[in-house]
Amino acid sequence: MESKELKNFIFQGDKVFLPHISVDCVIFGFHDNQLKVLLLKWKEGPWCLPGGFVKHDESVDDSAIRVLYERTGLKNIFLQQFHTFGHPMREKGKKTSDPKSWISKRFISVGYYALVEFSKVKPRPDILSTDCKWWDVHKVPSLIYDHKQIMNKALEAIRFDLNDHPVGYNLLPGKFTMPELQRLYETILDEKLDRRNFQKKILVLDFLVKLKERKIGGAHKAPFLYTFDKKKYAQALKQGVKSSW
Amino acid sequence: MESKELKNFIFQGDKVFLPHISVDCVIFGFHDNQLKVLLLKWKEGPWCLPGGFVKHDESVDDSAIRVLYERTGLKNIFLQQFHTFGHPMREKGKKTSDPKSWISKRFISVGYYALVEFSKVKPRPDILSTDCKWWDVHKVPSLIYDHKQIMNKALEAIRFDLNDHPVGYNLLPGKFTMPELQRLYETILDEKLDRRNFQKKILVLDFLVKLKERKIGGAHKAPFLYTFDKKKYAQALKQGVKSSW
DNA sequence: ATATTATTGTGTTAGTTATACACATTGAAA
DNA sequence: TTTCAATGTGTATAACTAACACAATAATAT
Repeated sequence: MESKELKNFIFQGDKVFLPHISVDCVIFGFHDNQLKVLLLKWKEGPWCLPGGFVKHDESVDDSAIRVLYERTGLKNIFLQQFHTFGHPMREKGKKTSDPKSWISKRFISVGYYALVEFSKVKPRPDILSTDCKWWDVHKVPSLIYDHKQIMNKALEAIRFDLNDHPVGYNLLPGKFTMPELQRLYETILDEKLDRRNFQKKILVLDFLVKLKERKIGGAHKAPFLYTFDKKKYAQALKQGVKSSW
Repeated sequence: MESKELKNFIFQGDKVFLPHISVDCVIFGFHDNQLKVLLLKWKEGPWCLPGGFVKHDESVDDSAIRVLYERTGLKNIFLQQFHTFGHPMREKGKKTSDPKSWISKRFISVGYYALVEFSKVKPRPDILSTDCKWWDVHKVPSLIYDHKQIMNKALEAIRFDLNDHPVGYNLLPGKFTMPELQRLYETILDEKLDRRNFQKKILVLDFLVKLKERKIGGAHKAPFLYTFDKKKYAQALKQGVKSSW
């Protein structure tokens, strides 16, 4: 069906893309109090991270932005480069129809993570895949190559970044409750936090705005709604919020 | 003189090295209470960071290790990958003798920093350079391409890492005094610290061993000597020393 | 209607850590 | 022997963290 486009990609891709360099995106979402990660199903093969290649005149960051857009339809999302994976055997077991094709060669991959709002994503498979869907971070299937390691390194990175940087702007809806934000932190950290201390800690970081409204409709006492102060959030993201020395 | 080797490198390098991918090492040393960085002088051109290319069957990490070894003679040094620089114009102004050579093409560079003991280094220029020497971090000359940005990003990374990770094992001699360690921290952070609070803070991290000996010969009261507890140091390096959530 | 239950809002207290200092000690130089 | 500059050690206060208590409230069960 798409064999012409696919063949063109395999045999002519090196005219468009740099050889030996790829990007992989670990795209996190948050749903049902679970951290989700977006995966693609290789044709007749295992699952993998959404990835792509770098056009000859494109920055690596822009390639990652493009991959994120093509799989989710989302733009202007905070994408964080966290590590570059460059072991020659990282793609062990790689099989391609044509071993002479540029795509069958060794690739060094630059890893990015993104945090996106689950409900806004329309997962779209790419040319090499048949399926694209969310997986619970604790239940991801076995992944191709070193993609499980890449995902784990992304998780490590985001947990680490959480110590100094705010999180949530792209993950939560515009208005959210303190318990919802706490669930997000707990899910990322995979750890239960004290409700009262969490609120104090997050409020002194000074990027939240408490609204007069409450979230109605749920069971139990109606919690207040909050939003991010966009300016202060961006500043905290850029500068970090604390240092030790 | 070495023109045969050089020509071979320029015209045959793509047989040995991957195209479009390089590594750059920001090698820090500590001397005269100043943070130093090792730079190379391009032939009839500006200064630059020590860098290199990735062999077809070599890991990117190993390329960085090789570069560090070739410029300093040092092995088994902690090398930290901190960022990958992938903007298509990062090498603006690039000039090469042959524009068709693999080396004149666009390169994406993986950045590493290392912290080494100044006195153990015998700086060695590479095939493309005439000089290799230490520069005071505050007095580096103008550098080629985006190398100044790479250096600054390395400084940023090391300052950040300092919040959770120990520093000094490769930078200081085997035995050192508390004031010497403090100077190192102050130099990296570019900030003066309180002597008494520094000592308390660094000691609770629990990777230092206080010796019975004192450093004699200097003016003023003889300070005690310390060493790193190698095991605890390595553990702190790996796991980090504190987290916020 | 009223009681029940789970969840939220808002504290308080004790323990720990960080910050800002003070003072005695010591080795070399004046 | 005095002076000076640096080191060794300690202390008081403020700031922060961790653990915990109790009242308020919205849906549900009775």
